Amino acid sequence: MSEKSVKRYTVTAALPYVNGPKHIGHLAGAYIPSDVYARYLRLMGKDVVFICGSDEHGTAIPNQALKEGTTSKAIIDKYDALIRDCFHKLGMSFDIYHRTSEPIHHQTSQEIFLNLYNKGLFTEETSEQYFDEEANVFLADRYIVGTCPTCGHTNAYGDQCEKCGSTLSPRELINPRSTLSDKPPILKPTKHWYLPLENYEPWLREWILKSHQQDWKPNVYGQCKSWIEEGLQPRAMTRDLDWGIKVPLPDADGKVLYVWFDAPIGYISATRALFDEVHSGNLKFATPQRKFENVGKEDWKKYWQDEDTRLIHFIGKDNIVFHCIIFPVMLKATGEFIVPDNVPANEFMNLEDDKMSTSRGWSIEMHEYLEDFPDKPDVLRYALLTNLPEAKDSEFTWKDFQAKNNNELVAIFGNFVNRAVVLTQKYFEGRVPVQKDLSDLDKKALADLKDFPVKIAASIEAFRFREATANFIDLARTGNKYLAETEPWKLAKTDLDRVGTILNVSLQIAASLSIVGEPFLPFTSRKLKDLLGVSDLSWQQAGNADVLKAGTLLTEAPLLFEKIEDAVIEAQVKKLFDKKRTMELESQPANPAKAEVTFDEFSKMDIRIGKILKAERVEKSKKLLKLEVDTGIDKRTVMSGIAEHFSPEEVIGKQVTILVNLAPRKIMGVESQGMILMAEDKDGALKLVAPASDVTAGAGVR
RNA sequence: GGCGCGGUAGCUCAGGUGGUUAGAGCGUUGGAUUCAUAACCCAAAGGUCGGGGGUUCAACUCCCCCCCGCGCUACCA
Repeated sequence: MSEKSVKRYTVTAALPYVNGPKHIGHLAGAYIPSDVYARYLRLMGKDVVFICGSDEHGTAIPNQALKEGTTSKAIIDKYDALIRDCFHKLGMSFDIYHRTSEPIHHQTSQEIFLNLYNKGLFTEETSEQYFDEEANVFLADRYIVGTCPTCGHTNAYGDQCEKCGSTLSPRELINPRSTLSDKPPILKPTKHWYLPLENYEPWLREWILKSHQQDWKPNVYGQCKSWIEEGLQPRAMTRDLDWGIKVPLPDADGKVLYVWFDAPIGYISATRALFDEVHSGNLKFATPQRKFENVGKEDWKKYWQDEDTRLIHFIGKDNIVFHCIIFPVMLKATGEFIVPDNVPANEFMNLEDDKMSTSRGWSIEMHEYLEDFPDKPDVLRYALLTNLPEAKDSEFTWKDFQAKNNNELVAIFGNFVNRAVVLTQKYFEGRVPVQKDLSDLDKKALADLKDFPVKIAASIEAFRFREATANFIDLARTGNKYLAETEPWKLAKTDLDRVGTILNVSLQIAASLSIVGEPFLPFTSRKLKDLLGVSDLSWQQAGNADVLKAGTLLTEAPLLFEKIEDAVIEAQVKKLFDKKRTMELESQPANPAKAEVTFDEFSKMDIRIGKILKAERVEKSKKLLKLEVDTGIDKRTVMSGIAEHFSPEEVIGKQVTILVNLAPRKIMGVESQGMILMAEDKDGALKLVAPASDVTAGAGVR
């Protein structure tokens, strides 16, 4: 909430990464709130652009292509089309949904990179990276697999072990091998360009910690503070990869921009493309949601460079560091761009008691929902809106989805509209009756009506979308209450004028519902406007007592919503569990065999059965136990990363298998003399490996 | 382990800068009603505000410690 005068708004929604479908958690995190915000601003008559698009670079795209046995281009085309279609069907009102694979984005990204390069803002650094000699390429983290040092999983990726979730760097992997050739990679020096984030720390402190302490959400502010206080590091802005945007420098063959460098620039290139397309009249990606008049090709600059533009990024909590630290530093460093006014990041939405995850099959993907409920985009929007993870992780359940539909959309909103319309048809042949003398109840209802748009607007502007949605449904409640109090059906025989006034007031409420409900339920709003015979109205008209003109003919009343039966909900829950089970079975093949070894090589390993004599926790370590083991030869100290699986008490006295001639190594200041062997279960659980019955300590294993 | 965000009625969640009987929706129970998709409307029951200290005339709200959930980060031969 800066004090600058706001002339226009640039609203962005996180660019979905197109390595797969996106689920309803993504909708709740960024897309639904951003759409409500953008629609609201348009209704207010504000100058706004709403920007989104597909994020199509990075190592995970080629990786997914490999998995699906196809090309990177095919992957991005497939998922871009899928996600684009889902967003459209869910009513996402982007002015443009662009793609980072488009030439104009490559151009914009390279321009910004060169801008920083020419200012001398990058540092160049050469480091040793894994290189596949056979394929003749540097290996991105994801293309290197090896044994996870944490859990022993033999197929951990170079950036992360999917089994235990540890964040890794490729150098940590044991027995690394290239996924391209299945050969061990070699280390080879390579040069990269780094953005020294630490140079911007004073500015970040001033900009975020001081000037946005009040208006940024606690979760966002806290996360930024955490990053800044931990000490910022130089961050590589380039990668060795053949999929992405070429580094626009002469000595940079085989190097591309880091996906997190180019992705947020996608917002800018999309805006640029929007004005390009509207200017030329040749709309390819642009879907302008309002009149853009007398548009110049360079008008995009106003939305990114003028100080009187308010820039808002809607994202999920996983993107905070990029949108609050790295991208703003990039923008600031150019000296030409504005930085975000606010980044209202949401937390995560859980599903039926567990984290949502596409890869684990525990998710409701957008396209899955739309296949099963093609005529109910608004019901999903509403169910998500009433339970957005605004301050903490929230929970989506199918039962709650059903309840929100049946008890609120059907019973309160739909029912109110239906009551007003049916009564009007019954007593006034479907024409809006005249408003005559107002009773106290009428005046009270109209006064309440007047307040709602103000309250709802305040909530939306403060990014409190749940509250805004609750206020909206409360307006329908007010309508029901008004009908219950005035009981027009009882007066029909005695005082038709009075009935007319009551129904006029009721229909005015319905008309306002169609206006203020538009950001939340755009499809229903359209239906309701058609039913009432009103055209598109501005937010300012909402709350007025004369939105509907007397005499207007209402159309036959279609029901706005229908009940969802228990069987439908039960089927969805079953489908969810079935999907998870299928994915589990599919994604858990036994690890492939390692490279062949000779008997001599194997014989070098001195593996024995030992007995654990002592075990204690290691101070300041979550995963380590310090063990004293009787190896039969001696008693020695072994550090073992099993503290999350065993308590010290339960391992004391146990026989274990130990590699005794492993070179000693200091861990947490203690010398570890050997390694305890573990069996790792499919779920990552560790088990001690011991003989079926006790043997003498020191017995060899061969 | 360090840092950040959370831990409020059966459920999902609100509760700026501390101040009368702690709120909403759903669910439950009772009542009223029939225009409406057995919907609506009214009312009630239901909480030692994670636990323990402290500051204060007064704390859900401020400070300290502990426990639990989530996230980032480190150790992991």
